[in-house]
Amino acid sequence: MIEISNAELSVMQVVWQRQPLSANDVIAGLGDDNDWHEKTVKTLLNRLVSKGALGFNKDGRAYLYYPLITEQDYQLQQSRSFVDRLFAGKVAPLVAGFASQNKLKPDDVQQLKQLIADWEQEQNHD
Amino acid sequence: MIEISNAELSVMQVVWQRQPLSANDVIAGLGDDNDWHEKTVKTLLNRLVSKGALGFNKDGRAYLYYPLITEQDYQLQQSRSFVDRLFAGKVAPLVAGFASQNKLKPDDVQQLKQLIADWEQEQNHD
DNA sequence: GCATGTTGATTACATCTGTAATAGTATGTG
DNA sequence: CACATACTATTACAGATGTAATCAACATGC
Repeated sequence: MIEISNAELSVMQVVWQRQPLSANDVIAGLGDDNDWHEKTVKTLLNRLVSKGALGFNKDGRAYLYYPLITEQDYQLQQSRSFVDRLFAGKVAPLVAGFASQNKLKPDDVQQLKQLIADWEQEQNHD
Repeated sequence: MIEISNAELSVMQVVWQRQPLSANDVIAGLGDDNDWHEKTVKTLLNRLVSKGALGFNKDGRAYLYYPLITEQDYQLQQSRSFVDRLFAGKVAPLVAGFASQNKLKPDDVQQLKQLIADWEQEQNHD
């Protein structure tokens, strides 16, 4: 299981958005969210390559990086591990926390209802 | 914001369950989940005290530890930060991931339905 | 062709983490 | 009282992380 640190994740997210891209593209893509030094970003790219999270092709002098794992897979893996650790694997209590903090927005709820409907559908026809 | 590492979290979870308790109680409480050396657990307790996550009262020679932050607060804080980082603050996509992996269990769904019902109720009467 | 700048590679360094071992201190036992 | 015990406090040490600086290689403008 590839472990991606917090800082590295920010880089991955840029690469997931638009790929492949150069180190400079990544630096630009990070924008104002992070104002890391250029060298810092290069280091993170390097580490991500070492970890097997990114691959690259040479484009003359520069590299063009692309993800080796999808954002979806990463999200799933992390979600499961997070919910396992903090909520004993149950997702409902997490959502309950959001609800209690008024962090649920109408379209969140709409999507949840849809999910549940689909899930129930699924239960029936098999 | 107090940062609790993974290993430290396991200790916190024991203390949240039953408090206050001694270092030995914690060691016993960790049970088979972790088979850390006694010294390791003491180190973790120490760090948690330094971080302000645990307090203690002396009980003769030994300390009795108790949490300075509630599990609820920690869960909320971590959930928000997790969902912000990976899902741009939207909780529904996280649940969708669970659904897609068949990780939703009937009682999860039941609780979610209840949450939504409550939420809608809330929306109406204010 | 040579100085320069650009790009990746290597090295740096403090802090945090996981995982203990050792030191210091108080306490109970004979 | 002296010693073994039982705790906590301090120290250790390697790997991960955040955050860069320096090095090396190569292309480019004079």
